[in-house]
Amino acid sequence: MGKKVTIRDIARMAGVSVTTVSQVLNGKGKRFSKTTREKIMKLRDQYQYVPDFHARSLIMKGSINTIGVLVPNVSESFFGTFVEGVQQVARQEKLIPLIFSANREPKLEQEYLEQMVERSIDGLIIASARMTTEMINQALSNRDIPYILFDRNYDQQGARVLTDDYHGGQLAAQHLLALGHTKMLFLGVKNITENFKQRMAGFQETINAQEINFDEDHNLLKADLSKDGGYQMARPVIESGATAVFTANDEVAIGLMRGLREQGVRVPEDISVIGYDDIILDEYVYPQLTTIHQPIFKLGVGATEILLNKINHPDAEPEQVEHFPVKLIARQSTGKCQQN
Amino acid sequence: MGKKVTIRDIARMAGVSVTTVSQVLNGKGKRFSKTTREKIMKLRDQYQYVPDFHARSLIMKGSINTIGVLVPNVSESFFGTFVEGVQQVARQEKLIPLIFSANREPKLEQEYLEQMVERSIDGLIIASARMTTEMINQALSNRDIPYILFDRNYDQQGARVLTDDYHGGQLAAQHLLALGHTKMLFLGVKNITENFKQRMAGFQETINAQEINFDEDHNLLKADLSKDGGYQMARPVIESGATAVFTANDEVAIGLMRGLREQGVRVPEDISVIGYDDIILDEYVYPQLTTIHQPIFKLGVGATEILLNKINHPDAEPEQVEHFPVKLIARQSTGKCQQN
DNA sequence: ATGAAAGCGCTAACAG
DNA sequence: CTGTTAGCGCTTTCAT
Repeated sequence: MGKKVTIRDIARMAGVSVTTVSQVLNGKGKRFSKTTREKIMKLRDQYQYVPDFHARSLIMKGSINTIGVLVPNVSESFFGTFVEGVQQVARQEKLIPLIFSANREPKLEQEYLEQMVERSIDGLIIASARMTTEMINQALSNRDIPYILFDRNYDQQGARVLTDDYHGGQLAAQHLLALGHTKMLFLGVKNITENFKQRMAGFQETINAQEINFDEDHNLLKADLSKDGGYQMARPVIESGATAVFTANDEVAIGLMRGLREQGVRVPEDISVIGYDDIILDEYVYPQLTTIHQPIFKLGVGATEILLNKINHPDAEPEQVEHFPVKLIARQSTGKCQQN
Repeated sequence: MGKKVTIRDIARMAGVSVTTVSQVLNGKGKRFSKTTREKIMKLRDQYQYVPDFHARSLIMKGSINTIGVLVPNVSESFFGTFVEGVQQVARQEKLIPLIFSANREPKLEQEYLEQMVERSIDGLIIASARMTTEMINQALSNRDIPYILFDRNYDQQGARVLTDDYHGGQLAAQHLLALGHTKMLFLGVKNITENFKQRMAGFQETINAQEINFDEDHNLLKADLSKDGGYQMARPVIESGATAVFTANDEVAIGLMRGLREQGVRVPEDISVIGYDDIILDEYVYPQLTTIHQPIFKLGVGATEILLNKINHPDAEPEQVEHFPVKLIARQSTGKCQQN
């Protein structure tokens, strides 16, 4: 209980110098007598000495590893799972992951980023669709802190993990097409970012290739990127007369399904719904959600591995990009088109 | 791009001393000439100088505020929402919350706790049912870092936020009783902790008071505290012949409902299900989940406020405990007992 | 086998 | 108005 015990206290009590204590405690004390070593160890245990992290990192720079993880919202299943992937690698590699959940607020994101810079973080995983590379570099004060991007714009530079969103969109379209749907909707998001654009492009082009009309004026609706966002769009979706809808992500899909149910619209009998991501929840909602699977956990693992690589080989090849596969998971929220 | 710019660099370039720069940059530079001030500011912007956090906190001790938040699992909606509550206060108060998600692994919890100590964190919010006060004090090296407990054992010491779990159990029982149920089950957890014990006690005693038998041998089943845990218990629940089940929390309830559905058992017609917590998901599952509401977000807010209080008045009254109300939210997963 | 001294980047008396 | 000095807690040459 009480004030902090410093290395100096230990040294004084042991009747040796701080150097000795430091060396012994860091396992570099082979050259000291056994007696001294044991005395120091005992004192440490007795007073529960813990080295001060700040003092330490002030000197040792990069040798202590902390990585920052900036996500829009930890409480979304998608990012929660992603973070778990990060943690797994972090743990193996003895890295401490600092998690910051910025609630999709650009100002907060900025603040947190700056915080991390001040804390001389060793690397950064940024999952934010909002920030541009410029904003990031700005917040990073143009320091060369390695970072990797996730779930965001393609056209940006920087190492990153990617999944083939375009292909995901294709898969969704093919699935719906195979079920006989012709009136399809893409329930996108208001602040569209490249990943969603790609999903829609894949979806749209696949459909158009079948001589079925799909254009942004009639077949695109926009929701907030959340369960509630999807929920709010139930009525517009119904009014559109579509028999199938492909949503920006699973959260939106789940919200939409709730809205449809409350409006007396059956899924998939009246309207088929297909989501994106394959979050855990998908199997627990009713009907179980058909979706495009992304290996979320692995994305977290992959992102961390690439980051580590960048940290350890700062001068390595230009940009590293890892691609992860997506696939269709057909469940019960999609079915044959009943209409016509 | 590149190496770190220190206060010394700025001083040299401005042709002044480090003191001057430090003072000016910290807004304590009223006494310096406007010219000097502007020169320094300009240099700072130009070289994007950011003070080193470690060097800073080495000197300034407590005046920079960082709080640690240890939760079992950020990706569970419950803790996600809780953390959001913490963040809200943190932001107002200019605190940086460091979030650690320990995955319910005691060893990891321990590790993270130690990490926080090293980082001379100013305070701690611990949501872990597993750790005892002793373990915590141990990990904290008996330092007097203020911490507050959440979602855990009652009999422990320490400031904390509490909700009336016993009353929650009572409410659940009353609700089910009013619906005419007589064969009720409590779907508890394997590693039972005080909060769950209380919920069950309130439930059990309310039922027993009605001359209805409820005892641990026949009316208690144990699941893992997760969706999957509830899911796994569907068959045992069915085989028990109960017409209503009260689950340890909503995650378990949602898993159970999925399991029941897959077994062809209807909720609430065949079996009523009532959960605990009132997580966001409850309104999105089908049927919508009846539950005991806890003000999760407010719990996060409250926990942080108490912690802050403790940090700022270390010598204040012994222990501060804040109680938050619980209430029944009747939705569609519970209904009149059809059997009899 | 051990310690003195320097210094990481910064702030804060205390002198001018 | 500005600079000197000391020192936070620690690691690390380099002597002894």
